[in-house]
Amino acid sequence: MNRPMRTRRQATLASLAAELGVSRTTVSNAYNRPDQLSPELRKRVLETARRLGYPGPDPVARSLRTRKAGAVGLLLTENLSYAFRDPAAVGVLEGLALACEDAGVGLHLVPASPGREDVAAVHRAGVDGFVVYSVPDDDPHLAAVLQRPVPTVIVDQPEVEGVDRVGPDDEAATVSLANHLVALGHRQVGVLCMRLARDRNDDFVPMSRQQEAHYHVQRTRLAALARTFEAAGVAWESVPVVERFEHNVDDGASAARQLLDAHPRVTALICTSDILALGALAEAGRRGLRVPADLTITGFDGIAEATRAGLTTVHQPVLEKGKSAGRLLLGAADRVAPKVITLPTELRVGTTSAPPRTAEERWFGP
Amino acid sequence: MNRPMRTRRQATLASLAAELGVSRTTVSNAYNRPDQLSPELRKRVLETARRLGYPGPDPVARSLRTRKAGAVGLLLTENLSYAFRDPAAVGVLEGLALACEDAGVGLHLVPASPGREDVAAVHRAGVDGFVVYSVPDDDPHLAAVLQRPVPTVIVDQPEVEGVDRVGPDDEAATVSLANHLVALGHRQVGVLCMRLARDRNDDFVPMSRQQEAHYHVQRTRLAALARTFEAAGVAWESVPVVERFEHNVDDGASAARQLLDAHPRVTALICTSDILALGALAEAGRRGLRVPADLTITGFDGIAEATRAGLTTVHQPVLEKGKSAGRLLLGAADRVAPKVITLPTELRVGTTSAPPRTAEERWFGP
DNA sequence: ATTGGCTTCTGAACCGTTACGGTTTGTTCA
DNA sequence: TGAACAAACCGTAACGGTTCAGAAGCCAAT
Repeated sequence: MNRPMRTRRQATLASLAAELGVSRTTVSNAYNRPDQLSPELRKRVLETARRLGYPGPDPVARSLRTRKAGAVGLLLTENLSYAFRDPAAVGVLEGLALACEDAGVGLHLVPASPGREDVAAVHRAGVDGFVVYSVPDDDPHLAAVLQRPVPTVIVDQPEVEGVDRVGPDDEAATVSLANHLVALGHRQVGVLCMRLARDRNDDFVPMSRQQEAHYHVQRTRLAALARTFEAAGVAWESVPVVERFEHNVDDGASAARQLLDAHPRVTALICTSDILALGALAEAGRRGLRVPADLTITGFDGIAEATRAGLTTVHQPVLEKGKSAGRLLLGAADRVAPKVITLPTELRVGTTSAPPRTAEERWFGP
Repeated sequence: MNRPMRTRRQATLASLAAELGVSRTTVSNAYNRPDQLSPELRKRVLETARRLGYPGPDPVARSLRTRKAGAVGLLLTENLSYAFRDPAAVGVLEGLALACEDAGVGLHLVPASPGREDVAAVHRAGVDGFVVYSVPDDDPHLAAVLQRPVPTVIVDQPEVEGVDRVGPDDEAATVSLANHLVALGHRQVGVLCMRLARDRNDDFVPMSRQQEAHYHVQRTRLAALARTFEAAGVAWESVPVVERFEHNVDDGASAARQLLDAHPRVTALICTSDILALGALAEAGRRGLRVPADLTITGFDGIAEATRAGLTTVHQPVLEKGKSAGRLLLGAADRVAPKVITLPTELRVGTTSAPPRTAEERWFGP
């Protein structure tokens, strides 16, 4: 409440019509279909509206009647800090917002704290459709969204039977990255990954947890790494994988620290995101390890800061990802078959990957 | 449309009540006031709902009746790329989203392209209040928002009589920055600023445009700089000010280039945002100018990347700014007097500001 | 037998609009 | 002169809920 002089009782379309001595239909038409009434009358309606402080048709009532909310909902159960601090996520957000803007519809961020199981917010959101971005497959909010009788598009994860989806080919992208490392000669590698389930585990990850991960993207990437390295003669059980619940540079650094403390002989650190990789880079610097001479580090996403740091990474078009999701949803009028859009990825070899030092070099220097 | 098996005609609360042979009130209560009916009946209602595919009370109809949309609107007329690419803006967004999440309400991004004058989206948004972030004072969308009979909070700009506002004390912050430069001995300075009006002017800025800027923040900062330097004996008319419409690092660099080409003798570049300053830093590097030995550069905002770069800047708590705005709006129940929250700022002297080289040093080196 | 107090459920009003299918009025043209 | 038609306006019925003041039924206390 801030502007003074609020009229006692808000004027409505009906009261305005009464004041003017015309029907409600006519007032409605004055706003929505100017061609349905004479210009003079329309002018009179609009003037009286101004005089009475009538702010125009109520958006909610209109939505009820027209069955159109003029907005799409965005569900991301992740901690909001993830969505706003990771440039990759912000890129998706921006792309989605752009698609919405093009279509003239609003973007409604659904409040869904990761902790609270309060699904009511999903039910309360007046939207024409949902975009679900990167949530675990067992998330109750997701279930609530799928309940709603509106179209839904999932970005990245999870994969749900019969629901539209847009995301990169994580499988292929990860394989190409792994092959790059294998080709360089790396056999003793370590992995830093994002959260694998809703329960916190800032520690090493046993095989079972890797395979049962509720985050499809992480699961796929780990599986692709496993297959590729197994094929190169590496026993995946022996490969240390460290998980972090929070997704930021500092946690990436601490994960790298934990891994390197326990396995000082790894020659490459594979990170499932650039943010984690940037942390690993920082930790390497702190330890006096030269990258890539002493340690190879790779990321995933291709964010701007990673490019500036020369990180070897897999680039994916995040802006396009968001845009595609928006367009897919908004154009979903009366499609029958679910659609899946797979985005291209590109391995970008930077200055953080190189052949491992030989054992000799390790002990005596180059 | 993607999930199969959509019931012909959606079930409604009424049809569900009919099926059960109870009143609509009872069904409504089953969802909203479990204590108003026997547990057995409630269970039966919910089960039948599931069987009939009734997704629960329609959010829009509910909003109409309860006069609560459960969402706040966010208006930012800037190009979306501004809102998502500048970490300072993203911080505000995040803070606002956090405040909304705490309150359990959604955040509705209103589609308002800077170009199109289409104000309809503002009218169409079903929200309980608006946050307006950094728009010019003559923006039609802003006018449309103020028309709506809901509380509004403005962040940063513009200043509107009788409307709640939250922002830093730009005046004081800028003066402290300017005094820092004056104290160092700078008298030949140049300024890089963000857009001053809705019309594009990627060029030098005459006094008149500075004073009539429609972006209050930029106007205030320029005025504060002018006053402080005038007091130090600098004729402000002679100080070159370059404006950029787009707000990103590259444009900051090009602005620096344009200014330095025309005025090679300036000893300090004052930028009204960190993003512009980062561009200026890059341009200085390209020219072989050492910072701060050859050129002092300052920013504004205190974003993380600026801190990493050692930029001398004015830090403002952007996350807190967004949070405050959200809380102010959500708590605005029935306040009478408009409220203005001024956030603290802090001059952070980094490694990009130092005394100017003397003329002698300029020509012969240190 | 009456009273009062619960619990449980109902009827009807209301929220503010737009869609649909009219009716009225005035103009044109054969 | 009257039929045909367009323009301008209107009445009614949804849209899908929530809410409030009771009614009905039941039991304990008086």
